[in-house]
Amino acid sequence: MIIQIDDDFDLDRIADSGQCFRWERLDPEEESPHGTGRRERLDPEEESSHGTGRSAYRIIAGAECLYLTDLGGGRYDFECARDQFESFWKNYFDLEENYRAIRGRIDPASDPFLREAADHEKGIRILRQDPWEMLITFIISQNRNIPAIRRSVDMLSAACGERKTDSRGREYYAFPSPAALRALSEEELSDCRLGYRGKYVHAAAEAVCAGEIDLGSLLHADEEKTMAELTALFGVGVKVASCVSLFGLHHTDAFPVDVWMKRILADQYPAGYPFEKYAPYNGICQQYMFAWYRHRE
DNA sequence: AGGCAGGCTTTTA
DNA sequence: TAAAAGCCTGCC
Repeated sequence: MIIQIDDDFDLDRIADSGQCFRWERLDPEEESPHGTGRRERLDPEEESSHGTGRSAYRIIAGAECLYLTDLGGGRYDFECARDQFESFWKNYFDLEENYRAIRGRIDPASDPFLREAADHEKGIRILRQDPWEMLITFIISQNRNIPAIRRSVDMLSAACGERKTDSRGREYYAFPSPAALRALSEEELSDCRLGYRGKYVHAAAEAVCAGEIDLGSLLHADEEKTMAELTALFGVGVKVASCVSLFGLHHTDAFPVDVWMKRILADQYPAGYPFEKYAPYNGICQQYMFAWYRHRE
């Protein structure tokens, strides 16, 4: 079904933003999907941002799979039934939120770098992904690059996720449940190339199965409680916890700080970043700055 | 107490 | 060979 989206929505920028690891770019005859070729920038004066009308993705999220094609002009082909769009994908892509309005609040005088970043990276959205999937994914992400993360997530899913068939008849594996992951042996985890993170993944599955942490209850918890509960998990530090908060719990004020963000804050905000000004959307601002800084490198 | 060095698995460039 | 959207442990 064709959906018209007038707000910021750029599949390539979302895919490249480091929040989702089970998106597969479909049209390989186009420019290379990741990395090398920096894509052409859109006019910063343009009111909203969408893609070029030339990209398509196969997206696995939780137990679902979607083929999505950018037709250009803000038109998108969602290969699913309307009720599936309404009940799952509309929420997944956070289509009720107005990102253009959030961008519009950024003050060019006091925050020139953030303003520039948002102009160039508009089209990014914070996906509403499953908190459990994000917890495991970001535990796996530590000290690794994106291709390696994708590989491990896929191997884990194939090892103990439910096998399903997508709308084009191709098979895929749902992200595993806590019980399924907990049942994996140390050797099976190690086969997924988790390295020393294998014991963290196992501990997280144990904690969720035992009810030591209730991720659903954190959806509406304040940030202090959220971070305290998440960082209490073995192998979960401040960085991973803030990624789970932002990408899995949709706490849009969560602000992951990694080595790159440390450089940005030191370079652009030596006197401190103005968290009050853009609350509760600091996490969205972070995404613009992170993406733009890396694209300029 | 709180900060810091060193180690950890594996892949990627 | 170093670096990769880190975290844990032990030492001071």
